[in-house]
Amino acid sequence: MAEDQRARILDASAQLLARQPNARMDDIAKSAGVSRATLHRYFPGRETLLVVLEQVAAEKMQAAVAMADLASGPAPVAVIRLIEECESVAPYLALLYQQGGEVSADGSYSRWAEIDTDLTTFFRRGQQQGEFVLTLTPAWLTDAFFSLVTSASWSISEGRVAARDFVHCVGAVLLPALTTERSEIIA
Amino acid sequence: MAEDQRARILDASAQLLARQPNARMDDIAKSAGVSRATLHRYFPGRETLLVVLEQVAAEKMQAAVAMADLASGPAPVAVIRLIEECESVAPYLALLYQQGGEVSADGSYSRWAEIDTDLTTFFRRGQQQGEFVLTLTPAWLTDAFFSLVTSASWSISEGRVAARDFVHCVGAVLLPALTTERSEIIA
Amino acid sequence: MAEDQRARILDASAQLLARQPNARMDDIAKSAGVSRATLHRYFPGRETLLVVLEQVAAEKMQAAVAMADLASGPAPVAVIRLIEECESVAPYLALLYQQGGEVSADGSYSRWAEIDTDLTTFFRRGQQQGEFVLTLTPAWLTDAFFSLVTSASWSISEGRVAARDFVHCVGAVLLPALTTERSEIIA
Amino acid sequence: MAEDQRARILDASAQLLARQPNARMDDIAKSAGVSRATLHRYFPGRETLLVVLEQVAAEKMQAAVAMADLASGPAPVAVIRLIEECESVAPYLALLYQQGGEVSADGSYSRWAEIDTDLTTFFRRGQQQGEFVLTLTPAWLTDAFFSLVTSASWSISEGRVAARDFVHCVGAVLLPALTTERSEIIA
DNA sequence: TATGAATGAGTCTTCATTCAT
DNA sequence: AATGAATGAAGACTCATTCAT
Repeated sequence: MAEDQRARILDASAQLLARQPNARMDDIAKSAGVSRATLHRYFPGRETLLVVLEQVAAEKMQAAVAMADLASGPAPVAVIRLIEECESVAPYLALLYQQGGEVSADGSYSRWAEIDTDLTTFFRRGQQQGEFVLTLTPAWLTDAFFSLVTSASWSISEGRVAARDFVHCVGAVLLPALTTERSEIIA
Repeated sequence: MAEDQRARILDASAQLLARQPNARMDDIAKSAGVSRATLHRYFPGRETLLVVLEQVAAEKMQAAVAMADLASGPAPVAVIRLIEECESVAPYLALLYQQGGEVSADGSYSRWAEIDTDLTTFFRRGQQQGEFVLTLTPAWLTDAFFSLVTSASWSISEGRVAARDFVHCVGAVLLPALTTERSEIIA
Repeated sequence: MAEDQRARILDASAQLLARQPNARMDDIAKSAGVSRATLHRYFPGRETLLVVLEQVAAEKMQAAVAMADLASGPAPVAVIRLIEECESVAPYLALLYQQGGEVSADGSYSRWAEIDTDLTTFFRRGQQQGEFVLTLTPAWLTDAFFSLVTSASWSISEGRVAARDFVHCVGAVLLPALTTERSEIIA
Repeated sequence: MAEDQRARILDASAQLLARQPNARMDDIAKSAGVSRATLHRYFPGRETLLVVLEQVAAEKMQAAVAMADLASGPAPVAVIRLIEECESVAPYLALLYQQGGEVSADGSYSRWAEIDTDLTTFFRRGQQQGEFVLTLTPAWLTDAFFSLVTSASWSISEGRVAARDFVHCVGAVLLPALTTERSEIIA
């Protein structure tokens, strides 16, 4: 089906571009198992492909945030839900990191701002409810979260980490950081 | 002086390329305050520039690891030393992440392997001495470390985090992760 | 057909480069009736084009020498055969003269050495059999031969000599020189 | 003396450019034993240098033709005089051949046309006086003359011919060609 | 739909030239 | 006068894109 084809191309593109930001259209087409012509029919122009990838990434991330239901229940548990939901989005996030934020569809900026706000708000809630430490800013926690998610995705694709350990790896780093005062450790 | 100029170009290049992996030679030159031709005089060809940047990154990182003296003293304290030493290297590491590992000078592979081994060995030591948790592999800890360091560097350059908080931000995430069982938290 | 195109480009390149050693890729492409990019598709890089041209020249010249069957029959008649065979090679030889011998494919040096040897040997045979004068060295006769052939080709392309007179022009200069003592003239 | 310096640069430039048409200004300066700055002071711009070289070549060639006094005495003897006079001009002629006639000072075209006319006229005179064969056009004889002169110069600089044999080599090829019917030979 | 040919546009690279020491 | 630094201008090269098969 055409939709499948489209999705397949998007996934393959994300995978490849996350690794090789400068990959040529030829290589992208090959990695998706289609011809250049087909690639061009689905996404007329490299620009278009990148924009669509970013939009898809934003949509997937928004969906993940929504699914995680960050406003409900204990914040530490919500973090785990968020990580779980982000697993399938991770390759797309990695791609964006690689592209250096140069791509930007029209409505995308606001979407990412919204996502950023959602996460920031969530971390702030955790702090206000006394579940998260106060020593780190919500902004940095958000950045660190994205960083660990994309890094885990990268480590998995490099074979340095088992695919099934994604949630564990991110969670086992992030949760202690969120809930444990560093002073407790040093002391 | 010529050496100064060279160093200035390298720094500017690292800064810019970390943000825009596809930055044109024009922009790189401009960011360093010289003309394209001058940039080419110092580093003949984009390839050369990237290779040199990678070599410099490897050298700086090796030096940082050496300075941190990872084999001595309590592992948690050594981690802090390592983070401190890495602060100035971070922009170069960020650059490498962006380039997707496509660059590689001749002797560099072994250098990075050595660095990787040093860090992996260090995290393993911490685990064996009971100072670090056993729930995460040394390989992932190494990746997570690099991830947080580069991310913090990026957040600072984006103005999302104060420059003086570099060590604190990375440490306050990494140390709890290294020393606290996640089960303790969930429970 | 692709092969035709390739040959057409080679011929046009030889023609043009023989006249304008520094011709730009633009002009070469234009003279072949294709775009720069297409020219680059067939011959990636100016270097490659020149190397291929030299190889083709060497092959053509070797074939011409072989066809002339220099070892058989009266030497003066063989010279005429050689000139006839060289007519189509002449533009390529002219090109090489212009490039100043800077181009050199890997196996080409030996090929040219072989051609040089063949001609030198031929002229020596003529001398030993008493058909050619002894007052000029085989080496110079070889050089003079190449010189006249390329010059005739040039004169024709400049419209100073009729194309059909190629063999006559070269032969009528070379044959008397080979067979007549200068002393006979002066005297 | 300044004039000496200038002449030395011109000679070295002619020598080098005859061999390497694309030689860089750096190399030209080095071959003349002066610095780039000095080269630029004497000849502001590559264009200028080439134009001057062409002018000098034309002047020298005109002088050679004048010295040979082509209108006087037996034509065959005049040819020898011409060759003798051309020996020192040969490197400059070789240079022009290499540059593909792209250079052209303002007054130069007429100068070369004049030279060409002088030689053509001379060969025609020889033919009309029955001293030269009628089977070759004056235009081709002129071209062949230049060809042999430059070729001999090249062979000498390559070490394939002894420097002292210049006149002999050119004369022993050209004179028989001018005075002997090819039909006499074949027959 | 896939493939090969062709090209325009944009980037990279080089070199002649000037300036300062 | 010579050398090293710097640059504008010009050319080489690559790649995304289109077309024809």
